[in-house]
Amino acid sequence: MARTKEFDPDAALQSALELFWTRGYEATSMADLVEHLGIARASLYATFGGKHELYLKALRRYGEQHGPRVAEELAQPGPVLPAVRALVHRFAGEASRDDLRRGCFVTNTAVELGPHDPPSARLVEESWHGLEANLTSALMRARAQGELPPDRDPVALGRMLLVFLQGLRVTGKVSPEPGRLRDAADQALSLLG
Amino acid sequence: MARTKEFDPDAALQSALELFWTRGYEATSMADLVEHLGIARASLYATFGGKHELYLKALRRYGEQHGPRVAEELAQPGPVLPAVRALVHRFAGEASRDDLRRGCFVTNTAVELGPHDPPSARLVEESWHGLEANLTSALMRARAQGELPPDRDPVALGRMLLVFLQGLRVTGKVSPEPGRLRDAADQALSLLG
DNA sequence: TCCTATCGAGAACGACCGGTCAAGAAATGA
DNA sequence: TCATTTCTTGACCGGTCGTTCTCGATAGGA
Repeated sequence: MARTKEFDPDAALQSALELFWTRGYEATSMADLVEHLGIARASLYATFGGKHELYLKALRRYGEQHGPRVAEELAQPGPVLPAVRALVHRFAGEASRDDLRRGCFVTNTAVELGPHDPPSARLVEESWHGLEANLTSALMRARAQGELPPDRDPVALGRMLLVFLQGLRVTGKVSPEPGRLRDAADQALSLLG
Repeated sequence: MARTKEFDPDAALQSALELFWTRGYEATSMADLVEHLGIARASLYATFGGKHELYLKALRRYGEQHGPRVAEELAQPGPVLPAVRALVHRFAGEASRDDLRRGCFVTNTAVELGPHDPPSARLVEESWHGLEANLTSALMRARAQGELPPDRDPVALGRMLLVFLQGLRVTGKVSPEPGRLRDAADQALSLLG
């Protein structure tokens, strides 16, 4: 056939993801990417398409890396509420320990590109729908197992947690004081009884 | 003395605010601003300084327009909790009725510029601190008036509402379905008893 | 060994970026 | 009426944007 690729496309995509995640879409130039990825400009275009396609691929990859982890954590057998609490506290902890202030790549995309870029918006909505569904089904299981009072609404609670988690990540980008985020998380979780 | 300005700097700043609010910082070019404001490029620079200064002035103005309104709503005499509920529902309603998907200008700034632009971050933090303080003092008043059970922590509740409101605005930028946001708001407010 | 496909490095593309400048127009005070 | 001052206007600056292309080098499959 021909010469084989000398660079690892997977590692390159991961590298692009980290740059977009840290700086955002508009503030990241192709020159930045070429330098950071360590591959030639032409190879970048040949492998991933243009800047916009590369961004979407990076965003999709981010979802594939972080979505399943949440699903796993919430689907563990046994008591459900501890897993939900751990998840929320993990988000709060990551938000306050995020030295680069990257926040959540999906949330960042929602804010910067969501309103004007339908493909991005679709990926964001997919990600949020998945997270909400995982939270809701976990809470339904919690109610069935008697962990959650029967008069609580798992759907509404799941939606509340989804929105709250976005807020945690956004607040952490400017104000990652652990006290503020922990207080907020504790209060939100007190809704679970 | 000399020739007077032919345009209204206040109206121009308002116009710039709306463009930055809708498109974000990086995606708004000076050419866009010149066209949208209807004034000459050089006048823009002479009156407001460069792009970054103009953005900060617009952000400061946004704070001056929206901060006091929240303070007023929460400081009205009489029962406090209805005002807090109305505020949260107003945020949820605005988020779902936001046709241009602009969200909150402060929140947008926190995500796009906060991590890399200290002056922006300072304004965002100021705005959030004010909102949190208003919420907290309202909740303290509610507790003193017997509206809120005495075992509730107004500081922590205020922080939770601050974070939650950020989440509402972010979620609305991509997914402004009224049901999701209303459910979330109702659940968050059920924390107030 | 030839052919083909990809590599790295970099030049070049037109378009646009944020920012500046010179010169004419207009309003004030004398 | 005239001088002075500040505004407006539009051309213009060097630099950077995303993208394409060329180039010789290099590594497979035939």
